[in-house]
Amino acid sequence: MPANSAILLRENGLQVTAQRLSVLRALTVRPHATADEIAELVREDIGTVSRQAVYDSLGLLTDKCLIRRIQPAGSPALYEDRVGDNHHHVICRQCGKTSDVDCAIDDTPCLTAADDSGYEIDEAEVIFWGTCPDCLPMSAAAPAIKKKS
Amino acid sequence: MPANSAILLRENGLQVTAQRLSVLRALTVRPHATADEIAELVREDIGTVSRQAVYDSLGLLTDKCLIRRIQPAGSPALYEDRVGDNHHHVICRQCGKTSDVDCAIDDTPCLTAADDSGYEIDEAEVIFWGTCPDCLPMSAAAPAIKKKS
DNA sequence: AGCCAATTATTGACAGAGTCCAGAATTATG
DNA sequence: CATAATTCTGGACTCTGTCAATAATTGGCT
Repeated sequence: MPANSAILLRENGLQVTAQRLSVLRALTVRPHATADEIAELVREDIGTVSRQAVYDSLGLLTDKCLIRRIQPAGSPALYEDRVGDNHHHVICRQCGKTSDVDCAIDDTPCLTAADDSGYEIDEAEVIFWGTCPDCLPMSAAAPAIKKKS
Repeated sequence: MPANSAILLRENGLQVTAQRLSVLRALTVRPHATADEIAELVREDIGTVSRQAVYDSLGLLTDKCLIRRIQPAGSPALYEDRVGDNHHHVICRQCGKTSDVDCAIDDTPCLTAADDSGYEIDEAEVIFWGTCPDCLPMSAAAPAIKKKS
């Protein structure tokens, strides 16, 4: 639904540009994409974009909460479509594959820290690290790159 | 206890060097420090270190689980002393101050994802984002730098 | 103590991700 | 259509972190 995206942009006070629409489209096609991957997808889609345009769009869309940015350790930032629900991520240490996980405990559990030290908490970010189904067989055979050992 | 650190290093098969001891000392003095801050502290302590030596030491110590590395979104990696217990962190969006939080739910709750998608999970990393007590008054008055708005 | 082999530290170059800036092009609006 | 504002382009630049070759230390042994 391309028209939909256009409306979404306008509703948030953003101008509608080919680049932004394409960025949005790219995120639908491939969730958990890096800025670079998005740039490539956009290029395939509309011919050419500057890196800056991609970063600008991603930044703007993130600010407006139309997309979400996650920044796992040791990897560039990833962007995803799915916003509004407080879901988390599992990342494979072997291949880097990232998947969504719903929150372990009921609804908005994750906003509860035992002792918040007086902070006013507005978000809980949870990243699970492990081995994905595809890599499990391999990691059984060889310890793999668990760390750069 | 400087002697203690030396023993700790040797027990883990590492040579004892002035740089490593000083890095360990720096982490005791200032938990949640960046590699750069640690380098500075070490320099004040023993005169001079190369950036590389600091990264090497931190990497090695992290591998041996003598220290822990946390990599919050939008900030360089932080290192801390406190290992062995599964505790998490709160970070202030305004000033970046980082504090420890004990796990919200009992003991090892955080390793349970509702649906693990077949992953074998070995670690859960939890970061709470919010506003620290010091910044709360300010953020009430002015929205502050919540994002680069 | 003094020496040797192995481990560490230093130095300098380099890579990836992201940001900043100024001018050119595009967009929404009257 | 014309205007003002916003957005895009392209290039330079910063910040973390890593690599590789050479020099210095450490720890065990005599």
